[in-house]
Amino acid sequence: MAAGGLKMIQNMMEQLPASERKIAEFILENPQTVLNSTVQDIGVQAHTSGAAVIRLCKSLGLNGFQDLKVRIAGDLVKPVEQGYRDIEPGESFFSIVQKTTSNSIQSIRDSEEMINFEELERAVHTLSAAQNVHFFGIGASGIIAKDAQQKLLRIHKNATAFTDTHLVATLIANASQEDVVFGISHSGETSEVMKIMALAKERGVKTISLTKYGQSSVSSMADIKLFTSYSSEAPFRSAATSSRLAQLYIMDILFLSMATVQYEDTIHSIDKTREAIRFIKEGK
Amino acid sequence: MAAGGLKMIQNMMEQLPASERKIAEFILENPQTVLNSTVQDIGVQAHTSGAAVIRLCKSLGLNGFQDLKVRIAGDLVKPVEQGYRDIEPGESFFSIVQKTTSNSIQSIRDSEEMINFEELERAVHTLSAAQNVHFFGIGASGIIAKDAQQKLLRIHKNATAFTDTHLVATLIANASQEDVVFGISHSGETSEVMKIMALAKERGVKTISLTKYGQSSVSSMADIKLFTSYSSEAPFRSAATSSRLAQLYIMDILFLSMATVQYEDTIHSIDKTREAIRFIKEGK
DNA sequence: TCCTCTTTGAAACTACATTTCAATATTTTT
DNA sequence: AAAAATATTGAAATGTAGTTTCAAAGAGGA
Repeated sequence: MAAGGLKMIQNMMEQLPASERKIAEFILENPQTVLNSTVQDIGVQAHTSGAAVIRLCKSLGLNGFQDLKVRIAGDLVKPVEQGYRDIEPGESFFSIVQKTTSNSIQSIRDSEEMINFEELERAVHTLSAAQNVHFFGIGASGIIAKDAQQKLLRIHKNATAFTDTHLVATLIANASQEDVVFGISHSGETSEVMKIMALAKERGVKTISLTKYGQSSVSSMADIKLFTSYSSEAPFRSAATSSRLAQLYIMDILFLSMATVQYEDTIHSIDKTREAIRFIKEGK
Repeated sequence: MAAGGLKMIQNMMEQLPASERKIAEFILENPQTVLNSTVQDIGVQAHTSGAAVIRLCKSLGLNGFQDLKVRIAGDLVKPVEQGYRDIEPGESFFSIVQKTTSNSIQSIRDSEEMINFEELERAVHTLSAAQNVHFFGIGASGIIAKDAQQKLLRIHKNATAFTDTHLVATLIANASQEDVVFGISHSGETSEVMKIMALAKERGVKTISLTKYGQSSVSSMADIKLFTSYSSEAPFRSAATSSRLAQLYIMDILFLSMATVQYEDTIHSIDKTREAIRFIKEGK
């Protein structure tokens, strides 16, 4: 989407090397300046080089300086942030509902901003072309995987979603080049998912990841990287809550994009699925 | 400021020479495209030249193409639309994302409005008091059930979530009065869920339902009725999409409410869960 | 019809984003 | 502690894309 550049920078801060961090700090302090400056300008003003600016853009997962510029421009016209609010003991039902609503919406909005359209497009095409899609996630992410599988099956795309590592390993060991492995892990550091991604990579099977925004083991192994907003999980100890909504949201976008690309086919499949369900249910 | 590019173009329209007007029209129709295209690209796509794009920028009183780009980026960050919008064939990725975002947010907002706080409170107390919670749903709702189970287990509440009707039937047949059966069905007319609810009722086991808003077989059998917004599913044939988010959202509220009611215990449980996971992972 | 003023796009030009690379710092290994 | 491997850095080279120029074509007026 056309915003979120500043948030991306904030989230990446700690993971950046010195020169890029200088640039990052400069930009956070002078976002407006970025819009009217050249890469070299910014480099000099932040007491480092222009190359560092480009490197920062790449570190953020963006395609280049133009991309960053556009996202920052978006940030500058946005109304004030809502932000996440944690839930505290002895809170009323009313305010729990309010906070949950606003946190949920916020995590969807933030994830929207993180979307890299080119990456999304590549994901859609890769999935559309795949013979089989193997979703894999553990715990909460395993549920997202199951959900995604159900969706793909609905539009006639073969998909698996197991949570047994050994089983999946066997599956991938025998997978064809036409298959795609889709690893889901909010933290991006779930060891099971990492192993599966590594195996897929080694076997030359295409991989897609869905993790929180930022550098992580899982995403760095993936050919195509999709992200949910980083902060989703941050504030409440209350277990994976918003992050799950955001993951589903991204999956919805993927699914709907695939469906749109092959619209006619899809409508047909969904209708047939409905018929099949009705048939089983009502026997007619 | 960093916006208003599109409005500028609209205002200038009549005063523009043919070639620039072609560009102007193209931009108004494909503002998103502008952000990822070069001047030459746009020239060609609008059946004229790149030079015309620059001339348009100058005619608008801007300093150049970058300036226009930044302003259009600002324009595209508009507040979310109200209402549901269906997704159509040949839609751009950009607008799929926009519509999915607004539909998702809308379904959460609408579900918030549907909440009956008294019913919510009863649900929370019933669940908190339960010895065992049996979640049950088929298909997409089965995933919500699994998710809910995971959440409850995290806070030390026994919960099951099977999709096998016979298995669940046996479970309920042997359930104690301290148990709760939680039926999930978006339509409220899934026959398997209806049967389970009926069985629970007959056995005198407490029941909670989560369905779309309105009268339905499942909800009418439940002691406590929770709802998601009706319209969630309405507009797109594109399979259960927003409805699922809304269901999760309601579950989040339930979970967080339960967690708040027994805050200290919960924090403790979550920490213990984390420790357990870390232990398994890292062996320390 | 001829002249003047405007518009147009191809090509030349220029500026700036991006890549490369050698030097340097940092971490890991032995 | 030394050596090797790895990561970081900015200056310079490169390539891409924005901008300007200019000759040709078109529009309007005398």
